[in-house]
Amino acid sequence: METEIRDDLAVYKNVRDFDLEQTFNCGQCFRWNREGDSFVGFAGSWLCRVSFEGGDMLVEKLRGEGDMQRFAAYMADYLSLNVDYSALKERFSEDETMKRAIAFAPGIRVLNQPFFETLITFIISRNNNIPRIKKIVDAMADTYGTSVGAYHAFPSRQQLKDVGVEDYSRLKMGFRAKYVYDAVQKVTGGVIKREEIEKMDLDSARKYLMQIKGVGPKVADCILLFSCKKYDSFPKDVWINRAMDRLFPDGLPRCVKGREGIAQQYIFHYARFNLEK
DNA sequence: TCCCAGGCTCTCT
DNA sequence: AGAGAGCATGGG
Repeated sequence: METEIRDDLAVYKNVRDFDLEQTFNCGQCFRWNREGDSFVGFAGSWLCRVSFEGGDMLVEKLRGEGDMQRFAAYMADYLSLNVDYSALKERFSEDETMKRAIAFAPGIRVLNQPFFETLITFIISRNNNIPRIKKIVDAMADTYGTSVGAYHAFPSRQQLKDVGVEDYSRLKMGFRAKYVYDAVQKVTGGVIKREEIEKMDLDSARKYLMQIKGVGPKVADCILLFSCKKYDSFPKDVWINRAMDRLFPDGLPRCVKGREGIAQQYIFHYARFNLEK
């Protein structure tokens, strides 16, 4: 992929199969917000603005340390620009139902988000709805995260190290407070290490994450898909269960094998807006 | 007032 | 092993 650096701007030439709205508002991330034609949010500790100019994707570094080469490489990975979605979509479209789901939102990409942030936000997602997840995650950032201009970064593990269960409860996260607390303790205590997950296959990684209280198969699968590049992970929430019952009664088609998680995002989004409860 | 949300834990069979 | 209640909170 051709990339150009202009001051604080990384320009990725001719990016296809990427829609900002569909990608940032499909329920995989909770802290990107639309501002005019662009989206502003954090990718790790970098605050940035993402937009399109013709076919080129523009990613402006608003705040954050590090040279632009490193920034451009990090963002390409975060935005999953190195994955060939044209090829994937063509393969998935061998199945008619998949084809329909893809046509509904052809610009979804699965982001590669930071592990710690994904772990905590998807613990909060449990038996919860997306608007309220956003509210709680924002409250965590506002309360404990580093202030960057008008924004707050998601708190680091160090910033949460000494935060208590009662403190989390004050942010209205309800019964999830004790689970967030346990996750922070296990990460800061070295019981859970991201590097370990890279060596594991899906099943081992899922069991590994399920050591954390409040993390079951669905939350573990989300973490593995959205922050560990385990693209064969297939998180099953209520919407996916509906979709499987009504759209894929015989199970997932073979053409998504190995990339079930990416297919899952198309299916999840399609189900949410097209299936009745 | 009841039902539901990117589910999981605990208890009872 | 499998089914079912309960769970914090807020929106519809």
